[in-house]
Amino acid sequence: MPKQVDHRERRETIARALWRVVEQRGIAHASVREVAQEAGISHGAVQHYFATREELLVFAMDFASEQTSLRVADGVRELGNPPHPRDMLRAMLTEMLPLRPDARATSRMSAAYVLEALHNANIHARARDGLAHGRDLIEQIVRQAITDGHISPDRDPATETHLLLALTGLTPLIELSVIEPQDALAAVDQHLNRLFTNKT
Amino acid sequence: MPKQVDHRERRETIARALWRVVEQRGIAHASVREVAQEAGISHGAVQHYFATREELLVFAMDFASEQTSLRVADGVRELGNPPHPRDMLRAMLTEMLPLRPDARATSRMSAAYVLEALHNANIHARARDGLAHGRDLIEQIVRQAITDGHISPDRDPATETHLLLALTGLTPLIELSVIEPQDALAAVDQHLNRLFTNKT
DNA sequence: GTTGACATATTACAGCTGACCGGTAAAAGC
DNA sequence: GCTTTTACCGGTCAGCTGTAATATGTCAAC
Repeated sequence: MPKQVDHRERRETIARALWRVVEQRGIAHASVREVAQEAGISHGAVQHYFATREELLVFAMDFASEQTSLRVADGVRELGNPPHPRDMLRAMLTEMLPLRPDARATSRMSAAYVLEALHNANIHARARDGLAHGRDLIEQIVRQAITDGHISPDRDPATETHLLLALTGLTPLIELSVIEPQDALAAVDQHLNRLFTNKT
Repeated sequence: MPKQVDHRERRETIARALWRVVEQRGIAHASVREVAQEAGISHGAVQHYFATREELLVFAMDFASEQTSLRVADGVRELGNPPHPRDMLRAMLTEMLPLRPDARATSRMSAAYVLEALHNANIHARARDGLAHGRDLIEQIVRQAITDGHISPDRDPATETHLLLALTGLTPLIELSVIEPQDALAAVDQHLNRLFTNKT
């Protein structure tokens, strides 16, 4: 038996190095060599774990989505039981906006990934599926909230879902310091306040 | 006197070539050589008009903003006189979303520019100023609409402006075909309908 | 202690990059 | 016809790229 290494853990370490490079120096600098240097290993070692650069990008993005989901789950766990849908949506949105270091890293990773998706069929399909899945999750919450009387039945679940996802459009405003984080949170809260009835 | 060429026009031609490369092949492929080839000139000629690649990027983005403003102005001109603020905002937002070829080109250019801005102080300052200026324009329209009774005085102009700008967050949904253009327009119209009082 | 399997490192390669520079062509004033 | 100015070309340079091939290191089982 050879020396054994936790393959998955190694890949995650490299993926995190990629995040840091993307966050600090931009996707253009995220070469195999620079990621290797950031991870403190040789670029040949990176090749051992990822056959191609694209494979690395895809894994790093999947991992970023996963970590974002975990952060959301953590946030939701601190809510009441059962959690109010308004608070669940707020937790999701605040973790998607670049308001804290972890969220900023994954947000920038995500932005670069979407841009890459526009010219790479494989990545396009993956990004699309991922986003569509997130959309479905939110729409389900919205529909349940309507059923439970938290949201007016006049509202169209699909349109409301799109408007909630659109709130990630605050990202460039935050990243370029056009608005402050509290302004973004105020906008999110304002939107949620109008979406939900003030009954329960 | 030497051979005379319309300098500005040449630069715009090259900038449009850059747009096409960015739209069709991505910012990563937007090298001086590839842009030159797209424009049908030598890479030396591009250097004659732009000392550095960065200078080319900056010019192309300024030009994109300018052209977007012109498209908005065209759209507003077709509205009543005076145009209803609701229709003005709708024209602005629909020209910022990638719903038509021109708008898609400038939208992708803009997305790449924002990503670049995060790691380049010069571009950051320019992108920030440009976005802040757009924000101010919209906020002015919102404030005037409140004064004129088109929007409830309960609304906070700044927050409403941020929520309007956030609607550009529909862009990834459209680009990745998660929603259809008409879904995006429905969301925009829904948001505007709730923002404006239904009086005039 | 040899073997086998895998981890890691080294090196090589062909290609593209941005920046730079010398040369040339053309046009207009003198 | 000569000079000056501008427009543009094509080559060169050092440096970086992704990927592949190869070599060395490591350790458990036999």
